[in-house]
Amino acid sequence: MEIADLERRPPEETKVSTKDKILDAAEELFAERGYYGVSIRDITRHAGVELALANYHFGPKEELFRHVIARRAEDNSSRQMASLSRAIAAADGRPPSVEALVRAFCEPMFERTMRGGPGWKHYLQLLSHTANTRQSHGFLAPMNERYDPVVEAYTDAFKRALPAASARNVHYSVFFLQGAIVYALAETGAINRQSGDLVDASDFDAILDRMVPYFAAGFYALAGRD
Amino acid sequence: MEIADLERRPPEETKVSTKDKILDAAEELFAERGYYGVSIRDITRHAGVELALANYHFGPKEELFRHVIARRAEDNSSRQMASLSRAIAAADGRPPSVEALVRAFCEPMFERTMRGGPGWKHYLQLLSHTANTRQSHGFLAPMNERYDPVVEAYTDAFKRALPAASARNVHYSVFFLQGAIVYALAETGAINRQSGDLVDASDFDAILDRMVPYFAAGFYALAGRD
DNA sequence: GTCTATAATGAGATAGAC
DNA sequence: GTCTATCTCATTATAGAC
Repeated sequence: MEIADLERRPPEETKVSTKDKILDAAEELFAERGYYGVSIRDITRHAGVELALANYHFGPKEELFRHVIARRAEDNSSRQMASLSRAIAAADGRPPSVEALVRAFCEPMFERTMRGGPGWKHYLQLLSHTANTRQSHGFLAPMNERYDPVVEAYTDAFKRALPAASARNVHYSVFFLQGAIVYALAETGAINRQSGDLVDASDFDAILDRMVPYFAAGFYALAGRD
Repeated sequence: MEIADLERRPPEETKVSTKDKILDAAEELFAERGYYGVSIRDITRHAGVELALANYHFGPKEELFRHVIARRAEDNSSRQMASLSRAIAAADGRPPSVEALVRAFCEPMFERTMRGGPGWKHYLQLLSHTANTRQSHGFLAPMNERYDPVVEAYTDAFKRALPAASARNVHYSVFFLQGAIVYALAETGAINRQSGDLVDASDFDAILDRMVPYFAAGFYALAGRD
């Protein structure tokens, strides 16, 4: 996105606004070291702006964090909902297959983290971090709850795809799938080490191609027990 | 554990050592808020000891963190290795089934987090947190790498159980399984909310009963593609 | 091994000039 | 909207008495 802008616009418009510079830096550093591991000084230094500007534009640190989350949250969750709608439309009256639903669930985030630019990668790593964190910090709660409607909509679709399965087992199935997604988005690189680089944590196309048959089989196996 | 000790032992032996009081408090708070979210003051206050004692017993903060990890790491990883050995012994010459291996992999940690007392629960939440974090913080690296041999041993066993599968797909399969384990150990409670309490994040017996058929089916599905 | 006291640094936030 | 300077407080770490 940035490169396209540089080539397309006159010089005086190529400048990223101070607010976005701060948000970009905060997003990257929060994703790396977590909320408490980053100071406002770290953020403004990394953004190349003065210390006082963070507070001027965003207020206290927790508000800055909320702005980082909010900037991409709507886009992210609405893409996941749109992906579900497309899967339903493509199935033409009948419920989409479990395979199609697993793919629809993962694809928007994997697409963003691979090809959305560095900002999206940082954002999704931050999302992974908060999804794997308990809500002792009150200011994280709204961010996690924002995705509950998405999960609920997908869970309902999975229930329709597996009418013989118990609701409980569908919830377990979605739970396991969420765990794998959160872990993949973190991109810790442990899997590169462990597999002797047979698996690349940053190749989400390859990951998705395996996740679809793998998790679909899991859903069917649990459904078969009901 | 503490209550049993109080009832069983003479008064002069009931006291937990200062070192362990500090380690217990650090373990709990690090698990809740992460390394940077906790000050040494928080830890010593929670432990009921003087501030200076943390530095006296453990040196700087990073060293204290390392001691927290080291205290249970050997026990944890050796239990996972012992669990694998038992599965191999029980299979009596042939490779253990995929189901047996999934169970053997998860059971020691799930057992500890459910019935090992609060210290173990905190420790495994902390482990989940670090497993889902990139190695920008150098002092986490040794802790994650400690589990690589365990993962490698299980991966080898999975390869023997699925001789027709490619090594690559077995690594992907283990990767997805690890993600679900890490997410489950975090016990964020999101799944309770999402499922309307049909699923309880703290009931690891119920989780394991679903994980075994679910992930075994995933392994078989990927192996079937080779 | 424990406690009091303090040094040195970095943190979040903001007032006021431009 | 930006920058300089500063206030106030919390942090890690340690020196020295007991």
